[in-house]
Amino acid sequence: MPRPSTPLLSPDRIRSVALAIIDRDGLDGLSMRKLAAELGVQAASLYGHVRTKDQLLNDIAQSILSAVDVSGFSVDWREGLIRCARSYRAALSTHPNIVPFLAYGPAGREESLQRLDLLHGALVDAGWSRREATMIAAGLMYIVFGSALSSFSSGFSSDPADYVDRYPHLDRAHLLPGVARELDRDSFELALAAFVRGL
Amino acid sequence: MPRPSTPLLSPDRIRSVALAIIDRDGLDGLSMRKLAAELGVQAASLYGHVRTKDQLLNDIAQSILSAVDVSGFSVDWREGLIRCARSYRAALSTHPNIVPFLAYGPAGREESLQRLDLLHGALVDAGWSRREATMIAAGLMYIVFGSALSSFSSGFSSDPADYVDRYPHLDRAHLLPGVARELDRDSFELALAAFVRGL
DNA sequence: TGAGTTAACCTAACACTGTTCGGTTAGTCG
DNA sequence: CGACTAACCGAACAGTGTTAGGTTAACTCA
Repeated sequence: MPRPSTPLLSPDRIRSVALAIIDRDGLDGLSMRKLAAELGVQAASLYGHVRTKDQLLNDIAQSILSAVDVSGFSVDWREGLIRCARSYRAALSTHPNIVPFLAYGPAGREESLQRLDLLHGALVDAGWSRREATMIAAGLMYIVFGSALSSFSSGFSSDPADYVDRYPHLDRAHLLPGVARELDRDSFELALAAFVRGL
Repeated sequence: MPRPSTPLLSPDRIRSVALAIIDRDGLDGLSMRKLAAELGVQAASLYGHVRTKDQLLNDIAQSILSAVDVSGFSVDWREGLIRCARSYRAALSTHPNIVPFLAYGPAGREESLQRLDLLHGALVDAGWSRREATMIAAGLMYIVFGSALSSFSSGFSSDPADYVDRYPHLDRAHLLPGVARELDRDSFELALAAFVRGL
């Protein structure tokens, strides 16, 4: 059918359904044809609203990262770093399946850079040199992205019994989904606290 | 041509050529047909030596991670952590293009787990509780993998002039390849030092 | 009101991808 | 010498992202 009375597609709708598919089926579970199908449309029609799949993923990533809050440096820079990192982690852990895409970088996404720039500026204002500020901001990103991708929750989904005999030191309990989630959060908090304290 | 006098293929040769392609053309630059071509062979022939592409990538990842050294805890645990992290980073930064694949994790790769297990055991021996040891090991991995994937070198490869006006705080010099490499290393070292000191 | 343009969809196709099936033959073992 | 296996190849399948060209509804403007 040609041109419907009310448009079926819009960039926003495409992005939101695409993100839903990613959340549900993983990053590899998203194909343009499947996306089109769930939108009640043929695959080719998407390209009137989206330049390319990669661009679509980038847009989705940006919209996720735009939820990150870097205000909080009014108090002091340590607290600001911690808030910023928590906000980042919250954004990423809401949509963990998109993290592998972020790994393809460029970290040169607009939103990321804007936030990095603000972070950097706040650190400089707090008395760090430009170079130090850059490295501290980078270190914070290490913890954020590292925790997003090497998480216990998404890591070992198979049967705990497989591990317990081969790796005597590792605790089987880590592998239960509930415990893993909590452990992820606590590990992140510990790493963050240690990092900020150690500066 | 059928069965040649001396076999053209072996798992080792396949892995090494595949890794060379990944290093040269990126993770997406590796296809079974291209790999076969560079081995002087048809794509189907690979499947006599390799179960699947994913398995091949896993094997490559393992062989890279098996270069990681977790001995060094004889001295003290802080030094051990630092050495371990450096060794990890060295392994990953030699083949940065495979990092996106690792992001798809399961982190449940054999080699990773073995090393994590040893790390964990050493921390427990040093007096940390099992839970603390797990979280510390996780934190170390955050920094290692975070630095591997959100690096300045691989991040912004485009023209520095694009950035300098839009992001006033960021220093243009960060974007020059040479400086970026050095900055990556220093950022990693700073994050690592701060983390270990803060424990 | 009616003509022309544009916007939004479609079908069909292209060049890829990973993977499998069935062949063909060189080497090896009894 | 015969049977068998190991190692390759050609062709195909289902799936991928993406593009070209067509069809028609909705909008614009005289």
